[in-house]
Amino acid sequence: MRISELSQRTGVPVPTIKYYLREGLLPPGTSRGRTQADYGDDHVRRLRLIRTLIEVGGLAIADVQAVVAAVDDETLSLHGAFGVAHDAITPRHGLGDDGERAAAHAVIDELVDGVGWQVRHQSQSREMLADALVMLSRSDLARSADDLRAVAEEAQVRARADLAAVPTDIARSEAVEYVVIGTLAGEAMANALRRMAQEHESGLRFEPPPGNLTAGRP
Amino acid sequence: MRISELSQRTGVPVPTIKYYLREGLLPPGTSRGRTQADYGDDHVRRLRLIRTLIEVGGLAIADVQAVVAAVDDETLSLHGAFGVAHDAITPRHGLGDDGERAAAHAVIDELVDGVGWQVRHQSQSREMLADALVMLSRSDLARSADDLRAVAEEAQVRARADLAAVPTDIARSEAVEYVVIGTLAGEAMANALRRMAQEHESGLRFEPPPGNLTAGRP
DNA sequence: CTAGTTTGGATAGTGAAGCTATCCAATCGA
DNA sequence: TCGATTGGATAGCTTCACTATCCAAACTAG
Repeated sequence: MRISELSQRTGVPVPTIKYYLREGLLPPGTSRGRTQADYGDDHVRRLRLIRTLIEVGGLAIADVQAVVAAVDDETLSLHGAFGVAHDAITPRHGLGDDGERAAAHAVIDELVDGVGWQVRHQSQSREMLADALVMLSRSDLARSADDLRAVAEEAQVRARADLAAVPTDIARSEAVEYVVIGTLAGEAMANALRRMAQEHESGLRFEPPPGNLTAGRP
Repeated sequence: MRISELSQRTGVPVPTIKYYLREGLLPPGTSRGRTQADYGDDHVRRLRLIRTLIEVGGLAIADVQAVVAAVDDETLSLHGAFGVAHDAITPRHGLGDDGERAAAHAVIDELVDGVGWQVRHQSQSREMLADALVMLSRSDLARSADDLRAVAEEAQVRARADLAAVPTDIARSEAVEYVVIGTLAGEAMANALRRMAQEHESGLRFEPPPGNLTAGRP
């Protein structure tokens, strides 16, 4: 298909598609003469990935580049590609001073050791967790080691299930997309449910219903 | 204290503090003559909240405004303020067409009904969840109702614990800050742990160790 | 009491990010 | 054949979150 059809099918404006081509997010179509190129379903798929990463994941163009590079790099193992992609979609803040971060990393090392995980020392998710711990301790909301461990074990159960859901009979690049989208959407889902649960619990705790028994009528 | 000291204590540049004052994120100090105003610990605290929301929560200035408005509005009940604040810190995407969203909302209604939650119909977290469900179904990653419910029940346990941790002997405004920061940091923590668990599990599943035990070598 | 600095407040300017718009010659389709 | 469309290149736009510059008032060091 040509660029206008690609645009119609994905809802992404033609100039934006051109922009993504320039930035290397989208591979060029197969050229048919100097004013014509042919795009396929791969491009539709890739465009969906890009829009998802940008709109839902809130990623910057540069980070999207890193993800698609990992998706496309056939020399990476599946595990290696997951790692690169995961690092790319992880927000980096670098909160706190050296002391605060060192303390956070000590807690993290102990936790990772305790649950027996194999997580690269330079994994960005360690930094992400460090950011969260710094923020919590600054606001006197520090979690206990037991608490942390409980959340970690919960996370492991879910992670195992998520990875088990990745089909084994698909192309490597598709599997990487699968994991990236699954991670972002899975987190959004879990976070949304948590907020909804908080709203419910906050109502119970701080705003007893005007009626009588358990819950009133709106 | 004067603005320069406020700047030093928080690490936020003076022009930026002035900008926040202009935007109404930070209340003006008590004026002492025309070229002098006095700032207090409240301002230090507020500034920390603002920076956290912006840097870690990734909120836009307008959304920070909504949060501080909820924090400051003494006419709101605690539950009401949580709701406003929660809505403000929730990303809005509006993914998918009417059909997709209606389907997602049907699933959500059934879920909320099933677990017996009281969640405002116009709560932004419903929209957030709808976004996640649309994204998942588009990528053939749709979760079963049982799955959703399991995650929801997990979320409820955590939400209850989070709210129980809110001290009851502090000012209302502090409690709102508590919940906002706790929500953002708690999510970041849970998400980071999940990514770490995924990295570990992915290693086990797709990249067996070069050693000897379970599986073969890559 | 002065001279220089600092302050609050107002206004204008900056830089990055993510698109959008315009041009152009080649070529496609009617 | 001839207007419309295309790929490709270049330039412009908009928003956002800050920064920088001014200015007169007032504080402070000597």
